[in-house]
Amino acid sequence: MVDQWQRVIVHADLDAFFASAEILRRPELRGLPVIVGGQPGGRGVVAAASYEARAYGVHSAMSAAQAHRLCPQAIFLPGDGDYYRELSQRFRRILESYSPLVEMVSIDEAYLDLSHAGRSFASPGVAAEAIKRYVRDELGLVVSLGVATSRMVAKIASDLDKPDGLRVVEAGEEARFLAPLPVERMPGIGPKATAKLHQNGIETLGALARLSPVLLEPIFGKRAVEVLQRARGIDDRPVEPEGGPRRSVGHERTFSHDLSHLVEIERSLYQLAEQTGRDLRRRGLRAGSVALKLRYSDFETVGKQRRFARPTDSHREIVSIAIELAHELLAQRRAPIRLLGVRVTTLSDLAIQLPLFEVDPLRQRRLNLALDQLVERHGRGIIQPGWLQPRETQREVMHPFLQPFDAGQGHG
DNA sequence: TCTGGGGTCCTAGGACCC
DNA sequence: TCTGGGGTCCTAGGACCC
Repeated sequence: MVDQWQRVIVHADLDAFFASAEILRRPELRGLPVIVGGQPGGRGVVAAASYEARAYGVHSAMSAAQAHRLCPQAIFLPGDGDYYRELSQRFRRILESYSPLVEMVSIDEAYLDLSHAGRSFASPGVAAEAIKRYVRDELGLVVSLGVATSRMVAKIASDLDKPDGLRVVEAGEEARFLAPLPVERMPGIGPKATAKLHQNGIETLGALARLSPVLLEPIFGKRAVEVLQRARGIDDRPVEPEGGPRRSVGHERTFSHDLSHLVEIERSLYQLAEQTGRDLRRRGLRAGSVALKLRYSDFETVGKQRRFARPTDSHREIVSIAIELAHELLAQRRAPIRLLGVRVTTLSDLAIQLPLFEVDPLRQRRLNLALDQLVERHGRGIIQPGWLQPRETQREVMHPFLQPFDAGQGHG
């Protein structure tokens, strides 16, 4: 590679990924406005829209209802996470054939450090062309690429020529490249920070780069210095294939109709906790605390969290605290509920903290794991505790083998 | 016509301890 | 009777990302 490139970082971003993935397996959709995500009649949002749909003003995060109004002839598809994850893994393997330093930052986005792939290519741009071609030939998907000496500049660059973009920012040109761009182009500067910057007459990254950190402190707090450095094109963060350790796992659900009855609320919390517990067990983690999220029909959103007496991966323990928390929040405000969420945090590895005194913990874990397999085979509906079932079905569900086991019960 | 679901990180206040 | 400061943990809420 050219000498002045101390590092060669590529940001690779699959264009309209979910929509393109659907078109890939249903070629008859090609050329049509395709929208993946919520259905027009429901409460969902657009997760991805083909460029044909975007021509009508449809974009991701827009409500499906609004998308339908803008483009009534669009094909609305629900999305297929397993299929997208499989494509994403193939995408990663393609990138890994260029460098072992590949960091997936989301299902459709990755950083690639080509600093040491130097001799294979005449220039970073030539390497990027090769990657683009390989992704198209191998995967049938179009990727946009940004190439620069840092993650942030590469990321901004990959976005500029979408779709099918390729933008190389030459070493030494970083500040000049960034200067004319609007501040909100920078990752980490969202709507709130943008508004505050605009109030102060700061519109571009160039204007931002000239400020002193003291002036930025009220807006960015202790991130001020970092934001300033980034606006000047300075960003030393490495590409880390492993990423960091997971901090939380959880699930949430917006209901098609608001919930008003406690039994419905508790049944939903059970399902969310059950999914969450299964995720913990699958990853070999235990959680130190659980957070409940509750959104009322008017969109007011409140939360409450509590620590477990000791770390757990049992959905029974998760749901029992979650229900407690829900009762406490509902005591403060009782109104119809549009969303419930359960998330566990303070995660630790199972291996390092099985308590010595626990009565036959392995037997209890085996049971929960067996239940997880049942759910995988037959669907989530098969297992619910008796107290959440309608009365007439209680007997069969109470069968001892199907009764979800609480690793903490019976010896507390 | 409203506003998903998966996350991460930061801030601020109170409890508690030294 | 009045008056400390620092450190850490916990909790609630919010900004931001894809």
